[in-house]
Parts: sequence; C-alpha cells; structure tokens
Amino acid sequence: MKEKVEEEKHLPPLPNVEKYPMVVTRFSPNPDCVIHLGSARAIILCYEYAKMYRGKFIVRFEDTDPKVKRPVLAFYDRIREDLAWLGCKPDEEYIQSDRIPIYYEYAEKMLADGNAYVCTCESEIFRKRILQNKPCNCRIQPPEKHLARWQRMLAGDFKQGEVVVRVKTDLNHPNPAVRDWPALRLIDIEKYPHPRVGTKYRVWPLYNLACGVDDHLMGVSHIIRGKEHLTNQVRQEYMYRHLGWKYPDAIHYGRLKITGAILSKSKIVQGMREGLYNDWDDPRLATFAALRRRGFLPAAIKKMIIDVGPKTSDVTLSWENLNAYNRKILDPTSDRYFFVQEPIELTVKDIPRKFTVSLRLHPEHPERGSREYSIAPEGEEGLARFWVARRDIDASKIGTTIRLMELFNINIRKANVYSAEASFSSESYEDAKKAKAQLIHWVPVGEDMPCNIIMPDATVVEGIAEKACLRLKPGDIIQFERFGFVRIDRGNGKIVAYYSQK
RNA sequence: GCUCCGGUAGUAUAGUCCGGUCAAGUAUUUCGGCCUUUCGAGCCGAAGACCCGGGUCCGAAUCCCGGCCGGAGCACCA
Repeated sequence: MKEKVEEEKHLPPLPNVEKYPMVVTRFSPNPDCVIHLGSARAIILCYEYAKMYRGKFIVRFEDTDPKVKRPVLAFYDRIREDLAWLGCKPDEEYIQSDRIPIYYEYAEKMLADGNAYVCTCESEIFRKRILQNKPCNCRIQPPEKHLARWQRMLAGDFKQGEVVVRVKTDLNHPNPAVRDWPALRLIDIEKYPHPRVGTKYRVWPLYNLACGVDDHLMGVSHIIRGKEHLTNQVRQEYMYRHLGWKYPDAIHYGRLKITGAILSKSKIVQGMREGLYNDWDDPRLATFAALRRRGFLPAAIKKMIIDVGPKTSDVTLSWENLNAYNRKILDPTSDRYFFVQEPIELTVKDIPRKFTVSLRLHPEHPERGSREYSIAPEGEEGLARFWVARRDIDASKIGTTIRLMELFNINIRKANVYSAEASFSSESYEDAKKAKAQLIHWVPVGEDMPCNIIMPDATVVEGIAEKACLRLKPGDIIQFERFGFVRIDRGNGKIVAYYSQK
C-alpha cells in the first residue's frame, strides 16, 4: 500500500539561538484598534518560534500614545480574545502604561551620562540643524542642566510641544532620521488623558525608548516585526550602546496584504466611525473577529502564515489561498445540508408511492449520521411540493429530466419566476446518469425553515434551509451542498449564517 | 529628494549564503479526464516562472556591475 505523507513545512531556524539562555519573542500591539490578518505574521511567527525552541512568548501592549494613536480600553480584551482564538496564548503579558517609571529611570540615566538631552528647540529649527549635521543649542549643554530641565518637565513647567528628550546618536549618520531621535515627549494630559492611567503622567515615552528598554528588560532574544521598523533598530542600537546592552537579533518581515481587503487600522477605524461597517467583525473586513465569524479556522491561518514564512519581501495573498487552507480542514469535518437560495415552489405530479429517503450528513463518513424525509404523494394526481433554487429550474430547462438528489427523477413541464411544475419520471439513479440529468438539491415544502446568508460583501442571500438545520447551533460550520461552506451565526427557528467559502 | 530593503508561474513558496545534480520542486489556481447521487472532496494529466541588460566562468535563478520595477523609513505614531 502506498502511503502519501504530506510534508509539513517548517520555519527556517532562528539565527544565533545558542547565544541566548532562552528564546523569547514578543508581539506588541497598540490597542487602538482590533487586530487583523496583517498582524498574523507577527503573532504566529513569534508564537511558533517560541514554541519551536521551548522559549517564551510575550504580549506587550504598547499604549504610550494617549494623543495620536489613542488606546481604547475595549481593544485590550479584544486583542486578548483574538490571540486566544488563534491559539497563541502568551506566557507573559505586559502593559507599557504600567511601566512609565521604568522608562523614566533609563531616560534619567542617559541624561545623567550625557547620552541624552532635553531639547527645547522648535522642531523646525532642530530639523535644520540636524540636516546640516550640526548640534542644536541644547545638545551642547552639560548634563546637570538637562537633569534640571527634566525635573521641570516632570513637574509640569513646560507645555505640550515645548520640550522633548532626545537620545544622542551620530550627527553624521547618513540617515537623518537616525540623528538624535526623540525618546520622550510631553502630553497635554488634561486634554488627552490616558484611558488606563488617566492624568497620572504628563511625560510619555516614544516607541524607541519604551520598546527598546522593554525588549532588553524582558529578555527578548529575537525581535520579529515588520520591516517598517528597520530604522528603529538602528536608532535603538545607539541607546543600547549608551546603556551597555546588547541588541537582540531582529527579523524584519515584509508587509502582508490580501487582495481586496483593507488592512489599515486607520481605514478600518475611519470606516467604523463613518458607519460603513456594521461592526469590527463585518464580513468585509479582514479582522480576526470577522474571519472567525465567517468560519475561517485558526489552523488554516496558522498554516498559511508558516508557509509564507519570514521573508522580507511583501506578500499579497489571495483569498483563494486562504480558502484552500481552510477547505482542507473544513471538508472532512463539515456536515452537509440543503439550502435553497431564491426558492421557487416546484410541484411534482404522478408520484407513484411514498418515498422515504435518508440523506447522509457527510458523503464519505456515514458514521456521522443522516436525516430522513418522507415524500407522500397527495390526491389523485400524486402531488408533492418542493422548494428548489430558481437557477436550477429556469425556462430553458422545460422538457429536460433532472434528478432530485437521492430521491427520484423528474421532467420539467412548466416554469416561471414564481413556480414550476414537473412530473415524476423514474426512481433510479442509473436513469439519471444515463440521461445525464442535472442533480439538484431540494427541500420538501413544510419541512423548511428560513435561512439568510451574509455574504463576504455583506449582502444577504435569502433562502430556505431544510428543517434538519434546526439542530444547528451558532458556531457550527457546515456545507450547504452546491452552495458553499457557512458558519452558523444564529439558530433558533431562523438561521442566519455567514458565508465562508466555496 | 535622501536612507535602506526586495524582485522565481495568476497567487504563495523551495532553491540564492557555499555557481553545475534546477532544461527549476511544492501548494493553490485554470483546463481536460476519471470517480462521486454536491457546482464539494478524491485520483490522473496538462498549462504556467527565474525583472531587464551586460560581465566573470567550461557552466549563473544563484557571483559582480548597471538599469527598471515594487516596498519601507525620513513624526513630539507604533
């Protein structure tokens, strides 16, 4: 017997693992929005590498901007939920707004050592000087003066925008963006209170200080983040030198996009504000919440991200790609049911006797069970009525034979937009095969229940599902035969489902 | 403009460091066929790629140079 072992793709090894006592990675979201597929690379790579080396995976909320990228309380939990759903449970969690004194401590040390300074220059003036590779007037002052300014900064003697603490770098660095970068700034805390700590701090660290200090203090061995942070590494390396630290190994992967989906937090937030989307899990969004609601499984996302790997080039995935990963998992595990979209009533006459059929819930797995329907013809004409999809019975099909799956074959007699008539032709599947009859699905009138399906573009497909769907619960993922995979969103007499994929 | 990355089929990826075994592998996609009481799955087959131009070399997807294209950064954002 031949065995086909599918090869699992593995992540390439992490560099310099032996240099560290333990592999430690971190995912550091700003809780200013829900997270989406664009973050999947960071999360999954960090988590998987930590697991691969029996290390530690940290989540760190980077909420140090109460003004421009204001954190929102609700998103801390939403992000935790998404991580849990993805199966990437962190070993440790930190919130930067709880750690402000720590950042102050290192800022002060750099100030005292003459490695940082409190700059009161207007940004325009500073810019001009720095572009000429010249120090500003503040930079050349002695540490004592800066320490004094620092105290005044903390005490509130300055206003927002008047001062900034800068870390000294090389004024001749070829990239002007690296020269003497800002480390802490002042926030008008009355106007922009922090959602977690309120007005407790008026001096807030910027990304490179907070992130740089934390990565060292938390023992992060491998920084895995987007390549937009490439220059931040260069900046932070100066600070690490000032503090006598060794910079971790860093991997900067490229941007991940998926065709058609908006993966920009600001656009998502804007769309939400404008009422463009119904919620954070609107099917048009590629947020994890939306993917979850649509029936995409974490395992599929995980596998896709691992296959993509940590390359530095950008990738634009297509939905077909995600669908393929998802379908591989869904197909063997999803029960099958009938759903008739745009139903019309089909009356079949000349049915010779009562038929009882048993329909398997999964064609390849009879052990999953089945559901039964009885078709008992009524009256002299032997009538029975069914719901069938309009597109299966259109005017062009008059005269042809089609088969009601697992039931019997019929001839189409009449058809209009509201209803159709047909007559019993024969029972056997062989006949249908011989006639090359189209196989269509059906729901007996009276054995039906309403069912709406929310499509990926947020439009709604109305239809009728078979009564057996009564047993379905929210969260179940099934396949409506000849329609596609859907995730049940609401049950209870009337089904609302989200379309997942073909 | 400046600084820095990257460019293998429609999409994604392997190979690139250490040139030959790559007339380029895999998944998906598309198209045939088989099978199947789903337009799903499965099986078989086919289609489809090394950005361009030079150079080095017996030999280049792989090394070098130039160009083109794409991306990122150049915030008192993260």
